[in-house]
Amino acid sequence: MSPEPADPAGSSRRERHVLRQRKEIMDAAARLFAERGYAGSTTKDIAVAADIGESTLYGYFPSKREVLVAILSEKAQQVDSAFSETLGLSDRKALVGLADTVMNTVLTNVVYTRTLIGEAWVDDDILHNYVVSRTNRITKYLKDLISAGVSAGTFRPIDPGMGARIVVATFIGALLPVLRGIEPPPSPEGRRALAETVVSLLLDGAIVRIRA
Amino acid sequence: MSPEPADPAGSSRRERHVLRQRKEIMDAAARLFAERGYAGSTTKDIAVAADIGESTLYGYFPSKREVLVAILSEKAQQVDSAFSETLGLSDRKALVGLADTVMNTVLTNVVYTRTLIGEAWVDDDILHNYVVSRTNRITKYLKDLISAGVSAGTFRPIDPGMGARIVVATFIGALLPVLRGIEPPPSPEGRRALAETVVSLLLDGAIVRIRA
Amino acid sequence: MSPEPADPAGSSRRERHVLRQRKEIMDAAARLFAERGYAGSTTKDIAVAADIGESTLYGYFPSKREVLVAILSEKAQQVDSAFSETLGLSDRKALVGLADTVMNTVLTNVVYTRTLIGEAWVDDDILHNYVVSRTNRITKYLKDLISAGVSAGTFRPIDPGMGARIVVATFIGALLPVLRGIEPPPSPEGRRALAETVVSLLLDGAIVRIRA
Amino acid sequence: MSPEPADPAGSSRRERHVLRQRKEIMDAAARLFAERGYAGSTTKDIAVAADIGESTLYGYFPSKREVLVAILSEKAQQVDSAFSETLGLSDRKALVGLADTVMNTVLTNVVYTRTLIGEAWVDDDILHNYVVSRTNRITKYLKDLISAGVSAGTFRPIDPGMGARIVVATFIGALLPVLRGIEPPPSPEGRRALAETVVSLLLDGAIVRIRA
DNA sequence: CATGAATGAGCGTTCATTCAT
DNA sequence: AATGAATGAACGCTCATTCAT
Repeated sequence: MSPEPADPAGSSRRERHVLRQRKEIMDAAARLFAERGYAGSTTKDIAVAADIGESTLYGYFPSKREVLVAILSEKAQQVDSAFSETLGLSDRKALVGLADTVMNTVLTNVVYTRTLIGEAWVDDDILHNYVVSRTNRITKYLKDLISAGVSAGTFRPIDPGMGARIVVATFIGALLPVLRGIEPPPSPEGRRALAETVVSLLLDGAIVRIRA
Repeated sequence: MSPEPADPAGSSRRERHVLRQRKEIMDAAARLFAERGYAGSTTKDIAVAADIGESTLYGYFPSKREVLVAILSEKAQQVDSAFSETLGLSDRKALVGLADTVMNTVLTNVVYTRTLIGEAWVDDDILHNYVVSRTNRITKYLKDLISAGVSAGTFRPIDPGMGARIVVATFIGALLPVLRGIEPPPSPEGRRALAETVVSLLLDGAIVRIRA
Repeated sequence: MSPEPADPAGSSRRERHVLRQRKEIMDAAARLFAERGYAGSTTKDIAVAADIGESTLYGYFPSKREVLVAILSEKAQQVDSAFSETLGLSDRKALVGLADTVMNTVLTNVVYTRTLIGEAWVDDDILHNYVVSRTNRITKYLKDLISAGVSAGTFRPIDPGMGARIVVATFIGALLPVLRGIEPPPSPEGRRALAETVVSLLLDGAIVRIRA
Repeated sequence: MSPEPADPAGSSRRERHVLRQRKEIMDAAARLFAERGYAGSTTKDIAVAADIGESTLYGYFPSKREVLVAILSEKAQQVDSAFSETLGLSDRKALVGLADTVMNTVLTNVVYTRTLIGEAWVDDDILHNYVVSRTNRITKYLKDLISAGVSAGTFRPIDPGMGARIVVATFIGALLPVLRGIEPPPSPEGRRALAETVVSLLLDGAIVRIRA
């Protein structure tokens, strides 16, 4: 009865269709969630935005909440793989590179990230599973980096924990207005410049202090 | 007709009761809005939290939304008056003082501020009326301060606009985890230390560079 | 304890005050009921219109409905006494007089009558107690009048029941637009003219036929 | 996409179902509105009367008020088309025919008409859009008819405006008790008899006068 | 698989009435 | 007697979800 039961890779035409449809729903939903928040978006809104019937949605997701979870999970995977490339390095260039990666990831997924932050602001599970666990990793990485720099005498002897948190804070604070749509997303060059500036302000200040 | 027409402060027992009740409702609502967001809190929730009947709420506010607006407006007034004390000054001490004021104001009103940010994330009116208008004022003040410092040769010649935004960003980023309850509110000393560190990190770097 | 226990006529200052207040409430309520209907008027509306506190109303009437009943009852009494003067007569002049009385009563109490009809349209008790019982009396009186006229040979031999109902119908239909505010209330002369015309149109037609 | 795109009458099974359901809701609502008035009927009442869930109603009408409007509009169309047949003619037979048509239309739609009058009594929009505009048309037609009759010498020289209004008034007054349920609807013969009688009473009186 | 129809649970809000002073 | 405050019961309406086709 099944049309292509012999398909080995598990990707019959039907399955491809399902995947495409899921993606379409998630995109539509993410756009709405970003603008009006999860609670402010109805399943009808999502269905209309995805150009499907309202009940069709339930053929792809068991509930409205699962659409949100799917959105966030997919995003988390992308973020994780984007970071694992950079998180290995450990010199000053790495810092700038990390900054650029973070901004790049966030800015090419404004809609998803905005949704994430909006819901994490209100939902503890989402906060911890998708935000805290990731920022913690980055903070820890920065802490180690600064620690090593201080030991090596290239950085001023500041508290590595506080230093790391300040760096993270600065980036979060800088990205927020863009995510919220108050400021336009910076051009690639602007992005690089911001990364350089922040890292420079922080580290050069420290380094110079030591030199003096 | 009124039993105490000569009351000078306009606060008969009844009026005091009304004011107290309004405050109680606003506090209860702010707590809920902070935790679950405005859309995620029902008027029934608010009534239960304020220990009144659901319909009683409407004797004090004409709608659920007006409760939110009342909360935000009251907060805005406090913030404005807190700032107007500091925004006049213009030396390095002023920067540290401003930083401390901001953190103090935010941290003694965690619930209100968390509500504000949560709703501004999703509502354009609130964003612009309560957030952008205020941060703009601070950013402008910082920009002028840096500008003057650069002209006077006390600051490294950085772009004042970007410098100001970075300072603001750093503070916002640093306060966010506290507001969201991920990190505990810093002690008064910790607060002062953070303020000093950030300002120092930023300005000392600049100053030293010039000296060298 | 009672201030004037010896008042013989049952009209102490207090009682006079109560009566005046009741009247004021009834007037205010009647105005609202006429415009928006009973269901469309709230006790708050009535209180505001009568310039009293909302709960004060319950010192004068046991419920909102009783206000309506009081309005209709007072009106009914007036109507009854107005009619009993005319209903005794029995010639052609009586017909014109009755018509004039009806119109006069209705038009000097537009607000009350409009309320009455509006509620009678929807409430069986009111319909029968206040409308049907009265129109039946008039119809019966007209029927007898016509009957007598036919026997005496002064009226064409029409069915007295149908004749009476047609007369009543004509007046009701003519008054409706005035009550509803579509047409302005006729001047006293206009009223007399209408009464004459209707009676003439009806009776003269009949009489002439017979004469011919 | 549609299973029967070639359907000429635009009435797939589904569409027919929707139409039937709408009609059922309108009938149920009209019955309630007629008995208790619009304000006195709840959406729950309507749903129960139509044997559907309360929220189902909103799949067919966007609001309770739209149910009322739909009822009145459908009725208005029927009335208009019923009248346009008769309003062309212009002799005495036309008068009787018009009277019969009016009564027929009203009496086969008692529930709808009762609703209409009840709401028009309290709502200015409805009054003017559905009642005044129609009665004006009829009054104007009658006025012209009488005017012509007077010019031709077949009618007594009465004021055509007042004559027309009296005819309309008589019919309205005669139908009201039937609509309100005080009197039973007349049989077809009774209807014809009433029409003849009224017209005769009016016109014969006039004609005879002239003859005399 | 896709969908229009259906709905229970719940939402923000109103209101006639009662209570405390 | 007069009233502001309080409230349960209901109202019109929405929404995530299920059902029948």
